[in-house]
Amino acid sequence: MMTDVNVGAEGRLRKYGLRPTRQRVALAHLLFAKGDRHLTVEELHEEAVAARVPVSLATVYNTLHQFTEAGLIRVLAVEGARTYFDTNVSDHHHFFIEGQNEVLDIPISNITIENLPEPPEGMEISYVDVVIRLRPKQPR
Amino acid sequence: MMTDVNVGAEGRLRKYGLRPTRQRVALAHLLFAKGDRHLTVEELHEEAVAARVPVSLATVYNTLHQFTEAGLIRVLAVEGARTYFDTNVSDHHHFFIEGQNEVLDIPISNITIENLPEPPEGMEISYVDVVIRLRPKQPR
DNA sequence: CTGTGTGCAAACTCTTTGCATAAGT
DNA sequence: ACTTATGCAAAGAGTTTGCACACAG
Repeated sequence: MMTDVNVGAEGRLRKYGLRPTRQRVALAHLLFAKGDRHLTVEELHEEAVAARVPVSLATVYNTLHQFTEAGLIRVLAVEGARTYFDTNVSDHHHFFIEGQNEVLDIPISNITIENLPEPPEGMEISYVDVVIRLRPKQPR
Repeated sequence: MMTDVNVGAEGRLRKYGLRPTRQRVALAHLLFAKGDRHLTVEELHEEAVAARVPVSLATVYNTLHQFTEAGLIRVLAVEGARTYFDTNVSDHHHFFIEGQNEVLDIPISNITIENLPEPPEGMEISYVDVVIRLRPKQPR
């Protein structure tokens, strides 16, 4: 299944000194073929297994961290034990459903943030994460 | 050491059905006597021990969760294994220093967010977390 | 071939839980 | 006295690591 997506992924991997192994290419394919997504390590692992790409959990961890360092994906800042990875590296934001640990993309992302503060000396802004926390409507 | 801070804390605790035990009162005091802070469970535990308030880690966990449910403090949404608690419940935002897992309050919080999206059906906005992620100035 | 990546299992960190003891009202 | 909280230690979840084997170049 040598789609152009895979070819693109291979090139991208090479550019960052990551050998395009079966696992890495397959994971890149799963990550980027379906548009923007946010997943936990376990979710991606399950998808990989379902797609008949046997890969170990440890490798999924390794790979996602390598992709993050390469700038292919981002880590999502949501509370809770699990780490979410986001395939959308551009500026966009999220809903977080309290109590369910669920993350949703904000559909029409026309949020504007004004009056961003100056970063402290010697620091620069990497990116800005906006998390809109949601709860069920009836207040207790 | 019956300061008015403790008295205030006691009343507040009672209001939420939390018995003002030595530990809870002491932790509340540590949390709120010094203005706005963000701490991990371990940090608070160490402070308590240093302040000669022997309290177990488990109780610090329990207490911080109870305080969170009571609305006295908030959970901070930053990536990473550790959970940060924030004693400032009002709208304000944070710097997060990548690689160091350090959280800083944004001093002059005049950030304005516009065009907030509608929450999904049946949900309401609990609060909005803005995390400005920082990295050292020299890009790799 | 040579070096890097992978898989497995064990180790680690942070957090939660169960149950006997202690403290609050 | 009666009820709820605490402390300890053990269990749990998510993540990382070390080392032998496998694969890519």
